[in-house]
Order: sequence, then structure tokens, then C-alpha cells
Amino acid sequence: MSKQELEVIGQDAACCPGVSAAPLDDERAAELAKVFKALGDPVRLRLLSLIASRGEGGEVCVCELTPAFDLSQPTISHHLKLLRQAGLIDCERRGTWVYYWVLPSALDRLALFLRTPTAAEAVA
Amino acid sequence: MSKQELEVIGQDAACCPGVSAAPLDDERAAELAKVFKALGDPVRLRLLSLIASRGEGGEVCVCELTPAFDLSQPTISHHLKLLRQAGLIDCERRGTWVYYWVLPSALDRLALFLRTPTAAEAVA
DNA sequence: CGTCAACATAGAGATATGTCGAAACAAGAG
DNA sequence: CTCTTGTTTCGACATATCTCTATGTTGACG
Repeated sequence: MSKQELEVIGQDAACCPGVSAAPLDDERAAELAKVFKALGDPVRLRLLSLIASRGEGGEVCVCELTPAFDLSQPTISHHLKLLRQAGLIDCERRGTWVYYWVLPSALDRLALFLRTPTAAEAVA
Repeated sequence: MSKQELEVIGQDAACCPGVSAAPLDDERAAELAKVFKALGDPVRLRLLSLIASRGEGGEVCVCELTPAFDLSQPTISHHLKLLRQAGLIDCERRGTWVYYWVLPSALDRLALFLRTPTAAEAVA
């Protein structure tokens, strides 16, 4: 946790007003909708949660994710791809296996967008 | 802003661990996915933003929302219904007009779910 | 009562999404 | 090189979603 990260978060808040601040323009609405749509599926939410619960910097192999669902492997791969295209996770291949991790800044950006003024006060 | 509200928010945080805390069970994943899916459409995001930017306790008449889009009135009505079914907004008819307002606790619950431990530290 | 205005609901059509099995691709082992 | 295992891509299908027009409902006003 660094001062730098604090600044980044502050910047996000400054550049990206929350849902209550002002009416969304078309472009930003489309951009945000794409990310929320990625979260709008129970399988993807569980996948994200499984990866995120590894902690900051943690990684999960696909081979650990697949058996957690009653779905075919291609289906899991497809959902992981959507999460990645939404900018919520990223991955890297190391040898035979592919490892996924979350991009916390993406999640935090969404959280800041959703926060209402009242809740912001409550935390402060 | 009351002490009561602070307690409610605290409760939410306690009862509903964030995405990074622990793997989501099926039931909660389905429940959350329904809400995120409602946010996964640019029209609905803009609608929510238009309503939310009225401030806490603020209301917007449908007759103000419809002209803000290049869509038919039934389509707007449909999207408002989905937002309402997701528990993000509520409405009331007063005479000829129907007024919508946001339910801030729903938004805050989502924000808490998305917040990563690092961001939570940054705010604290 | 009749009419008008504001919203909601119903039904239909085009497109998007979730899922699968089959096949392609990548990398290590023999 | 060939075989096996882990993963992604492809093609197809059923279902869901978004949008429209047409119709229904609710309440205000003569």
C-alpha cells in the first residue's frame, strides 16, 4: 500500500464522478455497462470471487477453477475471456497452465462509481 | 445522514463479505448477478444516473426521463421496470405522473461488495 | 359519462448470450 | 517426432434480451 496508490485512487474519483454526481454521457455509460454486464452472470461472479479470494497478487490456475463448476471447460474458458475483455482480470501462461489474477483497480473504480454521497460520508 | 444509517451500512459490510473475502456461494452469486445484470445496459445506467443525480431523496418524473433518450416510451418503461425489479430504484404514482427515486442502500451494498482490501485501507 | 394524457403491459421480431461437443493449439514427456 | 494433458477457439443451438407497435390502465378534467 503506497502513497502512489492512494493518489491513483484519488485520481479515479476525480476523473470519474459517481452515479449520483451527474448524468452519464453515452460514451461512459456504454463503457461502464460493458463491465457491469460482465459481472451480470452468476458463473462469472463466482469465478471472479474465486480468483479474488486469493488475495492481492494471488493467482489461480484454470485447472483449479473448472472443477468448481458443473460446466464444460470451454464454457469456463469463455467466461474467463469475457471477464478479461472487461478488464477485470488478466492472465499469463506458464508452461502447461494458465494463471488468472484480478485487477483490483477495475473493481475499485466500479465501487467508487456506485458509492452514494451518504455512504462516502459514512466511511470518511 | 444519521447514526442509524451508519449502522445499517456497517451491518451490510458485516453480513455480506466482499468479492475478495471468500468464494461466493451459488445463491448469493445469482442474487448479485441479477443486480449487476440490471446495470449492464447503457440505457439503464443513464436512467439510474439521471435519477440518482437528483440527490438523496430526490425524485424524477418519467415524463422527464423519456425525452432524454432516442427510444420509445414503452422501452424506457421496460428498463425502469428492470431497475426496479433489481431493487435499485422504486416509484410511486401521484396523480397522472409516476416518480422514481434511487435506493441508495442497494448501490452501497454493491460498492462494498466490489471494494478490495487495498482500497478499503486507502479510504480508512 | 366521455375524452385526453401519462405510463404500463403484451406480443413480435431481430440480435445477443450461455452452453455444448468437436477441433485446434501449446507445451512437456517419452 | 509422437503422445498426452491443459486450454482456447469454432460452430451450432436454445434461450434471453432489446426494441418496436398496439393495446390496456389509471387518473384528471369537462
